[in-house]
Amino acid sequence: MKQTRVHQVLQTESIGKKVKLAGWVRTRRDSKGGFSFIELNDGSCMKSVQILAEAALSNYESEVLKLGIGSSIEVIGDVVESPGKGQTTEVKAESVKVLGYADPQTYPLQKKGTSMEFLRSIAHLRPRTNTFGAVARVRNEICRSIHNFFQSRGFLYINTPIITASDCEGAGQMFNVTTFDLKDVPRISGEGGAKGDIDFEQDFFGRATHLTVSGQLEAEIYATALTNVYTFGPTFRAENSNTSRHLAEFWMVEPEMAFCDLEGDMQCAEDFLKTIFNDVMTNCGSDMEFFNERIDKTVLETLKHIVDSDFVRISYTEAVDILLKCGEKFEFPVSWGIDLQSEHERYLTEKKFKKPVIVYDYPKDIKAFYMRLNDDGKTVRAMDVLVPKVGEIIGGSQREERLDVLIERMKACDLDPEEYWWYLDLRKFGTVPHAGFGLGLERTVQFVTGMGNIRDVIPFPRAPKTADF
RNA sequence: UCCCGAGUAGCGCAGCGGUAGCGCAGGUGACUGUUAAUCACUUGGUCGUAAGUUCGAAUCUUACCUCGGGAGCCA
Repeated sequence: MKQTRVHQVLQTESIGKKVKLAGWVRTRRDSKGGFSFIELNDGSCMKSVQILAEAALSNYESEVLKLGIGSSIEVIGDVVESPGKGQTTEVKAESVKVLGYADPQTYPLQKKGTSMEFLRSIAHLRPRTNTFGAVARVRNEICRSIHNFFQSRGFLYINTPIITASDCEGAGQMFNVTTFDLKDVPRISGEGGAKGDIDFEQDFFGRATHLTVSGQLEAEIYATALTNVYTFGPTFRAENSNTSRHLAEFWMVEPEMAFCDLEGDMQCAEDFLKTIFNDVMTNCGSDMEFFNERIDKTVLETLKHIVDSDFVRISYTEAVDILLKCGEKFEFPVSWGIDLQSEHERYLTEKKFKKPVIVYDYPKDIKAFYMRLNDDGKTVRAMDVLVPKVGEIIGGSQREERLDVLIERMKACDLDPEEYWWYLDLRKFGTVPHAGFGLGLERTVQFVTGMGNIRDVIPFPRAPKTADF
């Protein structure tokens, strides 16, 4: 007999059908009338289905009455209209087969409120809770939406490498990748200035290698051949960041578009976010209702508002003007040329406009070397999409496609152009204007669900001092 | 990494110098087409770790560890 999932059984169309279900017990309620109610969940949806187990079952006394929360069972029975309140259908069990008990004395999850911190310490069991089941389903929907968005627009999905040899991809501290015995690392012998340095020529790749901090530079290679591409994979930052918005291992989506300027980049980012939010609301209705009710009472309203309205677009210079004139007291004073602080971004997106804000044309000194220099010589074609609570959810730019300008910028940033010979080749041979951005998957899940800590929107978070499971 | 705050029963918390408490969960019993069921009784704790002050420390001091909030870095 083919297995049915709980979400199907909850539909009234299932009434009258005989089904086989399997899942985990959420709770059992006994009636002295000679039967028990079992709430069964299999992760297919938020809700559990109520199983009616009568005393007539051969294993009622011996097994059914011992079923506690967390036990796994297989049920065969008829879907019937429920006479009770709270559900429209239920399953009248013909048989209840116990697959595995969960000892209520030691099973950590019980019918009660539990903190996110505690659940994080039992990451192997937390997907069995309503909250983490819903997070998993919404995260999955977001991933599907990301692929759908780009695939339907003709973007090619490019798998860029996890292990990289380019030393300065731009952002942040990198994790080292090596097969050296750390107790006995080979050193360069002989005479000369390099004597005593680590001899990476003896390492696995014959040179120093790291975990990637971005697939952008590689994506640019494919965009300048195939026009529109995107990467979507894990990214690593060895920063000692201890916040609710940072992970050492996180997933990032990075589209890269040839023949595209910053305007097109911003438009793509806006359409992209709206599509994701819309898909989640359409396809994860009950999960989103749960988040709206139990996690953050404003998420649904906020998402609807965003989908229905245009993002605010202001230049960095305008943003600084607004911040200077707003009368708000900031811990960090505002002046043209500074990087916007969290409190400044929050003011813009949470107080002033109350929706996503795209800030563009930042001072060149606070942005990466590859961003296209404006004619004013002071600013670059960079853009950040800021959203309430989470802050920067997307960072992007139009790339510098002029070889001479790019080389100058690299030198100004103390980078050796020879190290980037292949990156420069893209400008030397058939260069084109192009642009792209990076979207943090976890920050998107955070924003959509209202979950307060980024460690609770990825199954197994990696952060400083945290690599369990 | 910096600034605050917190670590007490399986979980959520109170106690803040004088022999460790409450709620929930667990166990037992009662009751019921129940639904976070309800009611009664009940098991359960080297008070984060290490040192110190004191006649006496969960309570005061110091260091360390972990967690949370904020900041920096950023996605």
